[in-house]
Amino acid sequence: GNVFAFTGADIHGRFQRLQGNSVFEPMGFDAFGIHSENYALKVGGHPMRLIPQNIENFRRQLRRVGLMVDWKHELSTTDPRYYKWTQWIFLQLFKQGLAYKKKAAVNWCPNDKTVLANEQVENGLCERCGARVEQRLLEQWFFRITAYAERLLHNLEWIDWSESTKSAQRNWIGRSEGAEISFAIAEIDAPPIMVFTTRPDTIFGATYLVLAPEHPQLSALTTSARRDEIEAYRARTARQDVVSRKMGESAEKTGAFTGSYATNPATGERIPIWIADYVLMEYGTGAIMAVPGHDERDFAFAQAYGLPIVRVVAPDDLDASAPLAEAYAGEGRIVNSGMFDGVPVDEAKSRMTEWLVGLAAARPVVNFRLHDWTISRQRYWGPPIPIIYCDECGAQPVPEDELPVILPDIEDFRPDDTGISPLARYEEWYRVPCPKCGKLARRETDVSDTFLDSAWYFLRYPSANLDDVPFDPELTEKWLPVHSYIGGNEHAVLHLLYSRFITMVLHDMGHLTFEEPYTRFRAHGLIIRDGAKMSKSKGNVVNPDEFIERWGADTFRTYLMFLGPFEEGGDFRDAGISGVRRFLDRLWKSAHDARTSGSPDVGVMRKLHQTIRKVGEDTARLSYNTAIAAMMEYMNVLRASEREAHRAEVEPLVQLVAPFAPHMAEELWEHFGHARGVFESRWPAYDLALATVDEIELVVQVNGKVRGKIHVARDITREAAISLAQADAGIARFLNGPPRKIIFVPGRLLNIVV
RNA sequence: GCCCGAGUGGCGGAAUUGGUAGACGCGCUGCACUCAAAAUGCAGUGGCUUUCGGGCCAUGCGGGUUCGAGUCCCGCCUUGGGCACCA
Repeated sequence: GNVFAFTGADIHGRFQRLQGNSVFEPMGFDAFGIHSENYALKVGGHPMRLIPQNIENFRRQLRRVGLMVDWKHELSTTDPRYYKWTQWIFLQLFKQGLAYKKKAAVNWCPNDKTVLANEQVENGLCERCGARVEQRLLEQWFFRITAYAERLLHNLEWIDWSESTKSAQRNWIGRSEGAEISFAIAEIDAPPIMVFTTRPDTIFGATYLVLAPEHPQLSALTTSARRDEIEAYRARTARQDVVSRKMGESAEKTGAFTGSYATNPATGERIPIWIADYVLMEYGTGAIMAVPGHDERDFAFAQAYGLPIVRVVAPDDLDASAPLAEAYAGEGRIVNSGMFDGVPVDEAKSRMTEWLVGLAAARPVVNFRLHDWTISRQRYWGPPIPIIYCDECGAQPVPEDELPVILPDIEDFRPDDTGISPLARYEEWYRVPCPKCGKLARRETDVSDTFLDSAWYFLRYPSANLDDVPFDPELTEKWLPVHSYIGGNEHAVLHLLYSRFITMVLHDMGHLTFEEPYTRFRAHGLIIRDGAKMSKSKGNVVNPDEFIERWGADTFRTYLMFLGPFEEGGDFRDAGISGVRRFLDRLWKSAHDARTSGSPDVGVMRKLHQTIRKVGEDTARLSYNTAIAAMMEYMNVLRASEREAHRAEVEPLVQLVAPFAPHMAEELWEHFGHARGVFESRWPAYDLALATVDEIELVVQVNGKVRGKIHVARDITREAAISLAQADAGIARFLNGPPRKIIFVPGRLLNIVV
C-alpha cells in the first residue's frame, strides 16, 4: 500500500519535472506515538534504539523503489531538532488562548492506557488496538479547533481536493443550523432549561423536555418524591459503557420523570421534564424539546411512557387531524400551531425562530459535531508538552529559547493505569524552577498527540536543515503551500483536518501567507488482494522486496499503476504483472534494434504523436492506468509494422515511460547517446496536425442501429457523407423508404431515420 | 437513517461533452519455433444464432427522455467508505 501511494506521487513528481517544473519531493519519518512505543514494548526494546533501525530499513526499501526523493531534506519527527518546533507550535497556540487545560470526560483506552482524541475512536473502540474506550474525568490539554469549525468547513468549497475526502470532513465537522430555545420552569424557582433544536418550526408539538442523565441542572429539578427513581436511573446508565449506550438506536428508549414541569413558550402549556440516556450531554445543550409527532426517537419514548403526541406538520394531501402512526419528518405545512398554520415547513423554521426571538425565548444557533482536540497523552514516546506548573504562578509556558524540552532516555517507560504519564516517575526530570518566579516547580509530564507532529511537517521540509527557525519565510514562500498532496482517505478527519487547523492558526498569527496547507489533494485508492484490503492482520500483504527482486522496480512500479485507476485502487493479482514486464522488454528490444537509416514511417509517427498527447494528458490527471495502456497500444503498432523501428519512432517513448520506469528509461536514454539524464530532458512536444486523426471510420446508423462504416476524411461534409452512405450496398439495403430525418455529427456518425 | 462513491466479458479494467460498448492487460484456445518444455512470436477470444453475407441479445434491476443512453431523469437492488440515539 505504501509503495503504491509513493509510486503514484513519484510519477507525478517526475512527470512535472519533465514538464520543466522545479520539483521538491521530500520524505520523512513520523515515528513518535503509541504505535512505535507499543512495538518497542512488544519486542522488549527501547524506541530510541529501535526507531533508527526501522527507519534505515524503510529508507532502503524506498530507495529501491526508485523515488525521486531529496534525501538531504529528510526529517524525523522524533529528532529533538524537529520536535523543538512541535513544542514551539504548542506555545504559539497557548499564546493565542487556543491551547487550554480543562477537566472533562475524555476517551480513555484501558489497553493503551492513555487518553484518545475523538478522531481516534471508532464506534466506541480504540482505532489503534480495538479495545473498548471508557469515559474518564481527567484534566487534559485541548486545542480549540472548534473556533475554526466554520472556516474549516467553508474553505472546503474552494480547495481542490478529492470529493470523498471533503465529504468526510464535512460529515465530521457536522454543522447544523437551528435555535437554542429557553423553557421556563413552572411552579418552582429555578433557571430555565436551554434546549437546542434544528426544528424550531415544530415547537407547538413539543410535549415534554428531556435532559441528559448527567445534566447539571438535574438535581435542582428533581422533586423529593422522584429522587430515588432518578438516582437509580442515573446509576444504571452511568454503568453502561460508551459502546452499549451508543449502539442503542434500535433498543428501547428508557428514562425517568423528574417531577418538575416547564412551560412551552409557544403554547404556554405545562410540559413534564424527563431524563433519558438517548439525550447526550456532549451535544448541543444536553437537553432537548421532545416533539414525538415528528422525531422518531421522541415518538418511541412517548409511546413507551404514554406521553402526548401532537401533529404539527401535515403533508399537503393530509388533514391536520390525521392521526400519527409513526413520526413524520417529511415536508408539508404547519398545522395546529395557531397563526403559523398553513406555512410551509422551510419558511416556518425562520419565521418561528424570529417570533421566539421576539418573545426573548430563543436565539439562532449553529452547532457543530466537532469537538476540541484532546492532545495530552499519558505515554512516554512523544514530545513533552512545554509547560511548567508553579504553585505561585500557575501553568507557565517554557520560554521559547529553552526549547526543546528533551524527552529523557529512561529505562522504564511502560504506561500505567493511573492516568498519569510514566515521565511523572522521574522526579529528577520533572522538578524544575518556575520560569517566572524561580521557585521549585514541576513540568507537565504528558506528551502531545502524534498527530500534532504530523500537523505541520510539510512546513519543515524546505527548512529541514535550519536550526534557528521552524520554517524560513523565503523558503516557505518559494515551496508552499503543497501543490500536490497524495494520501489515504483514512486521514480525512485526522491528519488532514489537524494540519488545516494548525496552518490556519499560523496564518492568523502572521507566520504564513496562506491558510490552507494543500492546494490539491488526491486520495489514492486501496490495493485489494484476495478480495480484501491489503493489511498485515489479514495476511495478504505483498513484500515489495520480493517483487522487486523477481521483476525489477520498474516493472513493479508500472504494474502497481496499471492495475486500476490510481484514485480508486485496484486488484493486485500476482499473475498480472507479466504483461507489464513483457511491454518493458519489448521497449528495451525495440530501442536496441532501432535503425537510424531511412526515414520513419508516416503512419507510425502519426500514432506516436497521438500517443504523446494522450500519455501527457492522462498522466497529468493521475490516470496512470490509461496512460500505460496508450503506451502499450503504441508499442503494438510499432511491432505490427513488420520492420525494424526507426529511432525517431522509439526515442520519445523512452521519455513517456520515464516517470513510470525511471531506471530503464535512464539506461535507454544513455543508449541513444545522450550525455545528460532523461530527467534533464523535456517532455516531447506533439505536432497537433499529426496528432489529429485525418481519416476516420464514419459510423453509419439506420434508425439508431449501426449498419455500416465508411472510410472518409475527417472533415467530410454532411451531403458527401449522405451520398456515400446511400451508395454503400450494405447500408442501402436497410434504407427501405425515404429518409425522414438525418442526424450528422461531424467526424463521428451519420444516422438516417426512415 | 443521512452523506460521498461504485456496479461493464472468465478476471483487472477502457469508453473528456449522450454518438462504433469491451481499448490495454491477464487468462484461455490454436499455430510457429523446440526432441520436449519454458520463453518468444503469430492468430483468435462477450453471449446466442447463421445459408458464414450477416442477424439478434448484451454495461445491477424496472420505467422514462432521445434519431441515438454504460453516460441524462425517476424508482429500486447490491456493494465500498464517511457520519450516526447529533436533537
